[in-house]
Amino acid sequence: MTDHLITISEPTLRRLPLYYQFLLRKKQNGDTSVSCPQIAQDLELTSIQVRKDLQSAGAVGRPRVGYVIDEVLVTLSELLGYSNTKDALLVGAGNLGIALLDYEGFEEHGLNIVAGFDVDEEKLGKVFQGKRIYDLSDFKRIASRLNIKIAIITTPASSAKEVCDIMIDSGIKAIWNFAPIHLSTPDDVIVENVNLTASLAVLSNRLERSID
Amino acid sequence: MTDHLITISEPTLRRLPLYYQFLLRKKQNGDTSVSCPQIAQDLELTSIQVRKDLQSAGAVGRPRVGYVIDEVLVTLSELLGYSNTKDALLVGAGNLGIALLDYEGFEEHGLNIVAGFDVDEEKLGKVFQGKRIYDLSDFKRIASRLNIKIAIITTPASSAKEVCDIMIDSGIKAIWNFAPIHLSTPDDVIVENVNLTASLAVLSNRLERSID
DNA sequence: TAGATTGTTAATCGATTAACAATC
DNA sequence: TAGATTGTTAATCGATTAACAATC
Repeated sequence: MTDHLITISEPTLRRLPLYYQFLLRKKQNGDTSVSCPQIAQDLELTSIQVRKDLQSAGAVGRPRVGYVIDEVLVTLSELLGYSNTKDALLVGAGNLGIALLDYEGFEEHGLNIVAGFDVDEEKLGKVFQGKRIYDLSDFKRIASRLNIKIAIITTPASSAKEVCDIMIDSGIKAIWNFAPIHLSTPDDVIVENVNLTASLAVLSNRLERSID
Repeated sequence: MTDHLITISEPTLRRLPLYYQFLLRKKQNGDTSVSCPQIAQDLELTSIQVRKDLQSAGAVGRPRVGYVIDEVLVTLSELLGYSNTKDALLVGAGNLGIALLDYEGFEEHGLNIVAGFDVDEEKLGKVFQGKRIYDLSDFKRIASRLNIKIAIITTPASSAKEVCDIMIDSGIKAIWNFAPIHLSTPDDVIVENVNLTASLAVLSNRLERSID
């Protein structure tokens, strides 16, 4: 894993999955190589930016020709964790939580949700896509036994902080947080937020401004 | 709406919902004013950044005292579109789409999803939280009749582009896109992406690096 | 060879952070 | 008044964009 010593900026990291997905389409199309201008055109970016991004991902191309699609796909899938699927636990079996449990697509992106947790007795024992809902009080025991490092929070904001504390106490090292609230964690526990209210705010504000 | 002439940077806009939510908690706590250092401490930001953000949102405070919570809440709710709920249509009644349809919480953030669409006959006619699933071919008719400007894409990436085209053709001006693919639209149609694969990529990569 | 595209170094732009005067 | 916090102007930092030589 010594090739992971390169740090990739967050803006770049967020664009890489789009490149990956475009390259897959190209490959299915029968293409074997691709150039920055091609990628840039499809994604409406500048070719300079694509070049820089691929460079910082460690991809190497050939002038005039571009990049070998298969090579870049391998590089990106390593970098994005697609080639090393990890188990995760999810807390909060509401609509969103169950949607994520039910969704099979995360596995090809390196994430395998193995079980859900909730405090609502009505939900306990239910099974979605082979994944059972357990009582939150079982979280630590199961996380330790399965040696799980990734957890997902899909609870309401009001309970997210205490759920986060349970996760930290259970040895979780990465939290994918869907609750619209800031979570405070030790340095060795990372948090990635999916804040739908923030995204919606951007949409509303921009729409308002474009109409004015 | 002339006070909307201020343009707010996207990083700032994404932090404002967190401030809003914190202020609500403070208010429920019985507080009437709040200072930047207080907000900063709770959200683990710098007080300078909070001050700048509030300033660009148009909030005015008093030295030594801080900001009047009720005033800031009003300012932010206007800016974030919370006080002016708009109708929206959703296309793609899979797990995620139904989770969003089912969720009642968006209304207090200014979004009211009134119906869903799909091409899968099995889903047509089903009703979630009073919201019916219609055939995609009815989209344009319904969007025009209800004069709807906002639409949500929760289809697989493979069909997102054609769905996007239908939306543009139907007079939609803002698209909340959950499909992990770039959508190309005219200047007067804005797109806000929620790309879970990108978010997951950041999580995986950071976890990998923190373990090394 | 000619010319398109890569790799790399420099310039620009915008967001964050710092500094400090104003003020309640 | 003293001191904490705001408002505002300046400095820094990092990401994007530009420029251009190297190369296939």
